[in-house]
Formats: sequence, C-alpha cells, structure tokens
Amino acid sequence: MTSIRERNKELILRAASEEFADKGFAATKTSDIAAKAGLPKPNVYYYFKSKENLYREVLESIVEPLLAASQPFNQGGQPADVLRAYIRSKIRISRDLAYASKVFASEIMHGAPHLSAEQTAQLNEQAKHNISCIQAWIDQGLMAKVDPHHLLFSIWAATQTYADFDWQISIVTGKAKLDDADYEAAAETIIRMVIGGCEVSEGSVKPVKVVG
Amino acid sequence: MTSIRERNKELILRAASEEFADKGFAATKTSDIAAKAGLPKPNVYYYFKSKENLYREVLESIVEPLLAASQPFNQGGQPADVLRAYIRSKIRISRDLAYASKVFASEIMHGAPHLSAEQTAQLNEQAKHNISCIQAWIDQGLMAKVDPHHLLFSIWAATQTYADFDWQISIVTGKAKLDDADYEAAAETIIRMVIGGCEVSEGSVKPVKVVG
DNA sequence: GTCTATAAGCCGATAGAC
DNA sequence: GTCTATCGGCTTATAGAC
Repeated sequence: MTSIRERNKELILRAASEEFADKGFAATKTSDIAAKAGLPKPNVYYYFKSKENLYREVLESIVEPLLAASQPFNQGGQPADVLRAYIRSKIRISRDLAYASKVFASEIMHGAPHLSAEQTAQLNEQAKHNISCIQAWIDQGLMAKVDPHHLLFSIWAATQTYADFDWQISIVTGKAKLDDADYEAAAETIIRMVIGGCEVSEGSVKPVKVVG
Repeated sequence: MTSIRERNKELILRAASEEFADKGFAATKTSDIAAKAGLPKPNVYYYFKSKENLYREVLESIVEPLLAASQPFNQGGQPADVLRAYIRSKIRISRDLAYASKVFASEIMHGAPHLSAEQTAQLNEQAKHNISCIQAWIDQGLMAKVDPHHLLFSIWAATQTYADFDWQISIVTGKAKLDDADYEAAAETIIRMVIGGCEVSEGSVKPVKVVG
C-alpha cells in the first residue's frame, strides 16, 4: 500500500536528487526541494529530520547499483565479455540514475565527507577485486600489459562522464538530451578502446594480433 | 616589481584555489580563504571585491591552459602524434593545475553558472574544431570509424579524472600522491587505448590492420 | 593600505496551531 | 500528520579606526 507518507517521501527524494545534482549539497536550499516536491518545507524535515540526512539518502541510493555493476567481475567469464558487460552497466547507470550518479561524483570530488566508512570500504574492496581480476588476465596473457588501476580509472571516467558532465555533452553534441542510439554509440566507443586498445582476448576466437 | 599588493593577491588566489577545489563554491568560507592565506578577511574583499569575483578569477585561470592544450589539433600533423600530444597536455594540466582543474570540473558539472558566455563559446569552438579534425582523419581512412564526439569525451574524462577524483585515486592506488611515473603510466594507458583502440595511423608506417 | 568590529540577510530548523 | 510563522546562527560584506 502506498500511504501518503511513502508518496511524499518519494516526491521529496526525487526533488532532492535533482536539486543536489544541479547545485551541490551546500548550494541547495531545502525550501527549493520542498517547492519542487510541491510540499511545505517542514514536511521535508518531518520526513528526513535534516538536510544532511536527506542528502545521505540520495547519495547512498547509488552505492548498491554501483556495486551491482561489478557483478561481471564477480561471476567470472571471458575477459572481453566481462569488460563489455561492465562498461554497459556503468553507462546504464549514467543514463538511468543520472541525478544520483552526479551527486555521487560531486561527493567523491570533495573527498566523500558524507559517505559512510562502511560504504567507502565496500566500494574500495570491489575496486581492488576488479583490479586483481584484470591483473590475473594480464598474467595469463589474455590481454596486453597495461596498469589495471589506470585502465579502471579510464573506464570509470569515460562512463561516468555522461552523467557528470551532461551539460558539456549537450553543448558539444548540440542535443539537449542523448537518446538510446547515442548511449549505444558511447558504449561501443569505450568498449572498442578498452578491448581493442588493450588487446583483450575474446576467448572463443584466437587472440587478436596486430601487424604493421 | 612584486609589491605587497601582488604578493597578497597571489597568496589569496592560491588559498582560494585550494579551498574552492576542496569544498566547492558555496561551501567555501571567505574567512577560511583568508586564514589559509595568512591575511585578515577584509583583505580578501579589498583585493577581489566579492567572493564570486575571486572564484571567477580562479575559474578563468584554467581556460587559457585548456585552450592551449588543443594546440596539437590547430598545428596539424600525423593523427597519432596529435592525439598523443593532446593527451599528454591534458594529463599535465591535471597534474600541474590540479586545483583550478577541479574548480573547472565542478563548475561544468553544475552547468557553468559562473563561466562567461565568451569563454564557454571559445571552449566550444575549440571542441568543435577538434571533432572535425578527427572526422577528417576518419574520412581519409587514417583511423577507425568511431564517433569523434565520444572519442573526445573519453579523452577528456580519462585525463581529467586524475585531478577531479584524486581522492578516489589515492584510496585505490594506496598512494597519497601520484608521482611522475604514475602520471606517465596513466598517459600511456590512455594513449594505448586511443591509438590502439581506434587504429590510428602512425603516418610513417602503414595503417595498422587487425586479423582474427 | 590594513584590520577590528559590526551590520545585514539568508537559510536550516522548529514551535505550536490545526 | 500537516503546515504557518518565526527563531537563531552563520556568513558575506563593509564602516570606520589606524
């Protein structure tokens, strides 16, 4: 059953995501969140106690999806398949959870002052695991010798940029909003650079060779 | 001659860069900037008139270096050489102008409310030019058919991430600060993905071919 | 030119009526 | 549970002494 409570909390959370993403934590006014949600300001405090609490709920809503995106690394499989699936998941997050994604990015940029130590640790553990997976592939000769850290940083950056810097992307592409084909092209470009650039093994076919 | 005026302005600008980069515009207190500069707060207002003015000076200090980084595209040359030089310039900016770089990123994330229309236009023009260069190379068969927009977004993201998300990079690498070798490895990883992944012609040697 | 001391206003938070 | 009306603290900005 969707009580008034649940409906209002949802309205506030949605409004807060947008406001925090657009302006950042400090520049966002709770009165603006309330106005965007179509509710009086004290309701915001009634449901969420404080601005910081509300912010944390928005922020933490993205952590689980981010961890879930690393599933391909946890399940194992051919390097190229894992990387492709990972990149597509990350792009999907940028597209479908754009606001929370941006809030997360802003938070990380400023040293994650609001993220719980536990969640920071979880994300860090997952990153370490992904890096050791990539290192193992390299050791097995399944891909070129690149530094796994830097490869991961590039994948994060290239996929997140579609949420974080959407304004710039709109300007340069001349499109107010990217459509499905644009996101598909983005994913393919990144996949090409990662799989091709790092000469990642496809598994079933023989490793790609480059001739001069 | 370096008058007290110039020295103080410089102290304030430097302190402001760090504070704005660390906390963002809204969360930064002018009293903290003054304290970090070792000067009384009214000096900040005496030299810069307002917080916003000071912020704009920090912000705009990065525009020229950013435009200069695109020089390789303006000078022409072999595709691989141009892209390599461009990527190295962008990485250098992330390393040497980390604070201003981060302020710029934060600004773009929030829709560039403080950037002048003129500078926005300049940066956009340069981006458009770089994109048409890449498109021309593709049309001439000098590189694979990738969408130049997405290629450029990936390069921007992958290079800027070292300034913008330095906190995350420190955590994952376990290093408080990256050294020259780390930046070199970063540049090489990105160059490999771009040149290799997009099969960019080296010019002197024949175009790379991939065989299954 | 420099700095102490203060004004002015904004915004997070809540008391208390309904 | 909901909302009007208001408080209180914090921060930008400056007046005015030196």
